[in-house]
Amino acid sequence: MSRYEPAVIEAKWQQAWAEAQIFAARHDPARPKYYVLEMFPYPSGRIHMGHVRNYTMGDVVARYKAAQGFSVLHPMGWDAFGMPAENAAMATGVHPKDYTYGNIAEMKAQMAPLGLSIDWSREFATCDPEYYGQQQSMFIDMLNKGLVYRKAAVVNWDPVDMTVLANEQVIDGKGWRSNAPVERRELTQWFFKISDYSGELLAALDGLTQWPEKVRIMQANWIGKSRGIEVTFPLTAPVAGLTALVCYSTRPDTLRAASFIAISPDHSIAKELAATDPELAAFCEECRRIGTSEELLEKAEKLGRDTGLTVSHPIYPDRKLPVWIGNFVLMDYGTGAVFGCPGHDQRDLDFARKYRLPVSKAFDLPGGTPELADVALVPPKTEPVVYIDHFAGITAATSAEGIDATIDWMDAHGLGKGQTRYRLRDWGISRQRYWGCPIPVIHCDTCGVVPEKKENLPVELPYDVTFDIPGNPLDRHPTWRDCTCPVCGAAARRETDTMDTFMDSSWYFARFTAPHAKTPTDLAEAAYWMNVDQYIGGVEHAILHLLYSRFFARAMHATGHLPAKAIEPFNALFTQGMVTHEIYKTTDDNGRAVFHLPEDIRKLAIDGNVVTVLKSRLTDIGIDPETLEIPEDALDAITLLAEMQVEVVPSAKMSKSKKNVVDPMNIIGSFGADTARWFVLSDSPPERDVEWTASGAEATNKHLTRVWTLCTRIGDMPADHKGEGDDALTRATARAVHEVTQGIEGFAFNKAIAKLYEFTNILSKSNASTRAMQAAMQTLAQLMSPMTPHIAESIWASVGGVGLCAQAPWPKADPALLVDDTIILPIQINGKRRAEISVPADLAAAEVEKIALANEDVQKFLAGATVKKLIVVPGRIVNVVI
RNA sequence: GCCCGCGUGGUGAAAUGGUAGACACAGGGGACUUAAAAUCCCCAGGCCGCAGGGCCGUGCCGGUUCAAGUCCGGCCGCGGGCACCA
Repeated sequence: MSRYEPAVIEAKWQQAWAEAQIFAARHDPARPKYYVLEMFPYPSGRIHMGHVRNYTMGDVVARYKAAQGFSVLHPMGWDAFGMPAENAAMATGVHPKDYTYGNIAEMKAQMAPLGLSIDWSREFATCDPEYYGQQQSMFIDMLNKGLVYRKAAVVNWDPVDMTVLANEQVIDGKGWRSNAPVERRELTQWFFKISDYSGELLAALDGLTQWPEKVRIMQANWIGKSRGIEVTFPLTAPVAGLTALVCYSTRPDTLRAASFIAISPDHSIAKELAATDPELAAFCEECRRIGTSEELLEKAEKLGRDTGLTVSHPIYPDRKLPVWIGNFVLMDYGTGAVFGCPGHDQRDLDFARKYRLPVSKAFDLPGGTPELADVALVPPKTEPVVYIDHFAGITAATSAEGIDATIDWMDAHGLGKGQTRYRLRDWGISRQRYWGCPIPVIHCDTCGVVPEKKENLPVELPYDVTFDIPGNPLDRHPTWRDCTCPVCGAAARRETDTMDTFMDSSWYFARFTAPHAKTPTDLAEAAYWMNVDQYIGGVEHAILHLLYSRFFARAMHATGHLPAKAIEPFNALFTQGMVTHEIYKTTDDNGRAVFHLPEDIRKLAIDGNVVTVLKSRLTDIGIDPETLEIPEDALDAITLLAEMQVEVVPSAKMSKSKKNVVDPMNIIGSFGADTARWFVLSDSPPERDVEWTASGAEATNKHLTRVWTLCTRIGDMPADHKGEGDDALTRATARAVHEVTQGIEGFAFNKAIAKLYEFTNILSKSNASTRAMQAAMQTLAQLMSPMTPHIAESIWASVGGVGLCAQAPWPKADPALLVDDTIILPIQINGKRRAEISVPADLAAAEVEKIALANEDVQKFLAGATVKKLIVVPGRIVNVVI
């Protein structure tokens, strides 16, 4: 061994692994399998630190499990459809296909030097016709199975660009390119019946014990199970063909205090009234401009208009309630009408105060009767309340009990049917875009909407399309749209909508088990490899991607594409934190934020303060940003610097638009892949965000160099060196094996690495025999190999390891070496640490008590006081209470 | 607005309810060197004290407990998701 030269050894060992083909997943029924998967990337063209972190974590697991003797599947692919390719096409004229495959080639080339143990023979991109053709085939199966249907749904419509906009493309209610106010437009679209599975998807969360609790809670809330009842309010006079308004409510126990009805601006009554009332029509139109996202609707100021209509209260028919149109009522949820109860709902109270609607209460708190002002009375449902003149005779109960009792009573008295509902809505998959999987259906004037014949799959995207004008190029393609009806053979039109890219990512994990099968999956392969044993990805996917995948696995099972055991496809989930970085922000003349690249920024110290400015501004006032040489005549300019401050926002999510993306290739180039891998694992616990810092990589590199030097030194030791401390080193080695193993098992890579630092420090200070030192070094190489596989191989080879370190069985710690004979017990007096004693590890508690009380320091603090209580926690602590 | 999470030294962090700050970065001191870099050794939560040592300390307020960073309640701040970003 000579110097530590990562570039040399990394290339060498990567080649050795490739030649031995040790990462090819083998279907070996004799061995247990382990499927580790990282969420596959969108091919943006550049890998970023988040990718490095994600794939390194997966690689640690994959290499560790392989060393444990599992047959490991660790694949990689590309989530390749989506808007960015079309945006690039519009911006630069490059074709989405060329753009995407070009990016894939670039990213793959950037991933190669990381030395990941990936089985590249299974690689695919979702935009490969071979992949999306199988997706189309499954779509048809699911359509035939009744899992897919069409219905009208609203989209954001840009009236200038004449195109549908994603929520992301709507900025302050305006189209991102046209800047025109966005409209809401109804289109007939395809939907998956995910809501049919609401109950099952919710119930099955309990079985996902290896998922983070928070993800299960988020999914449960998203599915949103509620028990409620539909309450019918008869209209005083019929309108729009309706004689009553039906409102779904989860709080019928507050029905007594209902004071108004609010209906959606899209409700049929609202539409009917708007037809003859221009002012009301304008209001409804205004409501629709808010947008389609739940966030915007919830945040918008609550506005309403009195329709002049009234309904009578179902329990107290003499009471007439006004019917309002409210911008907060969604047509998609429930019935598009709700009853307002200002006494016990904050939003309703705000609304009632604003429009001077009556406010009353249905219950009080047991202790008293607070006057309602601007805060609604909404106690936790588990706490007791005292009902006021409850129509079902309920007096005091928790509101949870009150709700149930009210529903039961109303059910029994024919006032409605108690029901369980879910918030989860069906999954709309139609996208009016080119770069996605074509929906394989045909519109025929006589036969209606019919699926394409399977033998005609894949329905391939045409290459000859243009992006010079906005909108879906498939719509205006001269010939692609034209086809013949697969049923009657008459001239017909292809569906020009493509599928939501969430479809592509909802089954790729299954495809990896047989990536080139002529059917969507190969059941024998799926039966062996599924489920994914460890799935790793960003927490931003906690709800949508993971929920859709759970649903899709069930839909695939229902259509015979997955075995029953795979309906929950991810056994264990780990959600990693993001890699963040500072952002540099200034504001333009219009008040909009402008972001700057790190290389355009200069930080300089002036009078002890760090000033962050744009290099270009320095140049403007005559200061060279590189040398910081200040010409005489520019001295006054320094005083201007404070006003030029760039706003520095720490820990911001890395994104292209914020210009704070760090390129991992630079670190790999200067320090090597092992340094990059070690750093992203060492600096923060995996589930937490980690802020990228340049100094971290340097420090890591120093450490690896130290390990290398240490290994060289041990290699140079005379073979017969006796030394001393072999026993201590053996114990330290066993402890390192134990703790590093625990760290990896527990997804605490940062802790595993801390233990490796500790062990390395012990090893470098040890003066044990050559034999013991070499054995310890060999174990160190193995323990490091999941994180830093290249340097581990070199060390392994130099201290006599047989074969490849990557194929060596994981070391085991002798439990006998892990326990110490004597331990140090701290002694607390009234909870404060005052002394410590050294005792045999297995000493009986009674003996520990004696020694503790006899201790000189303890006696000093006791000062003759009586001991009220003495707590001995074996092996941990003694607490004396006086 | 709603749902979820996070908050510990100058920094990243560690701590089955049981010695808060392991491990590392930045920093300080020293060795080596003509010098610097590199390397090695030592110090290091804050305050008081020459020292032995003492007091305070895990975003804030309160509670449970012999014992709370950890559990409970209420706040504050930051981050993620909100169904067409992936």
